[in-house]
This record gives sequence, structure tokens and C-alpha cells, in this order.
Amino acid sequence: MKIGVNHLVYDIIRKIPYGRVSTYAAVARAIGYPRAARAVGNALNKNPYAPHVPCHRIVKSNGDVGGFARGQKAKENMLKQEGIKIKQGKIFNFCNIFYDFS
DNA sequence: ACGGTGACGCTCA
DNA sequence: TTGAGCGCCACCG
Repeated sequence: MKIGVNHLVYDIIRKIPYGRVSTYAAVARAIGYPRAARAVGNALNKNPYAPHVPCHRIVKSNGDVGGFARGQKAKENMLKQEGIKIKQGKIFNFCNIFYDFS
């Protein structure tokens, strides 16, 4: 396990409150690599901290749910469980529950 | 070392 | 409003 950018990603995501979501781009920006949104997704795909880090709270910038290692369906379920509504693969009230790290 | 691929994002037609 | 194209960074064969 390397202590580097990836670790920062996990650390940042851990700060997202229950019932809120953030985006890959926002995370990338928070760690100082605004263009590394893809890399963030790649890091989460590995996700050594599976239950510890709420990676399901990371969605696309356009409000789409995005992907998930264990399936998009599972991700939607977890989000719904936190009170987050999902309409046809998109986050409902995305603007309201979006969490910015700034 | 190199090229392909992916839980993405932005622009343009 | 959708879809296609290109750019980005990190991981993997």
C-alpha cells in the first residue's frame, strides 16, 4: 500500500457526510489534481478501504450515478438507503445534496 | 518502457 | 437534448 495521492483520495471521501454526495472532479480538485477525475475513479475501483470509505457517495459531475465495482444497482441502493432519491440513473436533488470540499 | 483501458469531464455539432 | 470527440491521470498486460 502506497502513501500518496490515492491515500488522499480515500481521506477526502471519508469526510463526505451521511446523505450527501460529491463528484469525481470535486475530489480530484480537492487533492490538487483538477484533471485527474479518471484517476480518482481508478483508485476507487481498487478501494482497499471498502466499507470504511463511502465511495458510493461519489457520482458524476452531470448528476449521473456513475459506475461501481459491485454494480451500479448496488450503488443506487446504498444511496437510497441514505435518503438519496434516484430518478432513471440520475441523482434527484443533486444540487441540494452535493458536498463541495472547498 | 509502451500502448490500451477505465467507477470521468468538457466542448461542439 | 443527445451523442461524438478529445484530454486527463493512474493501473495493467
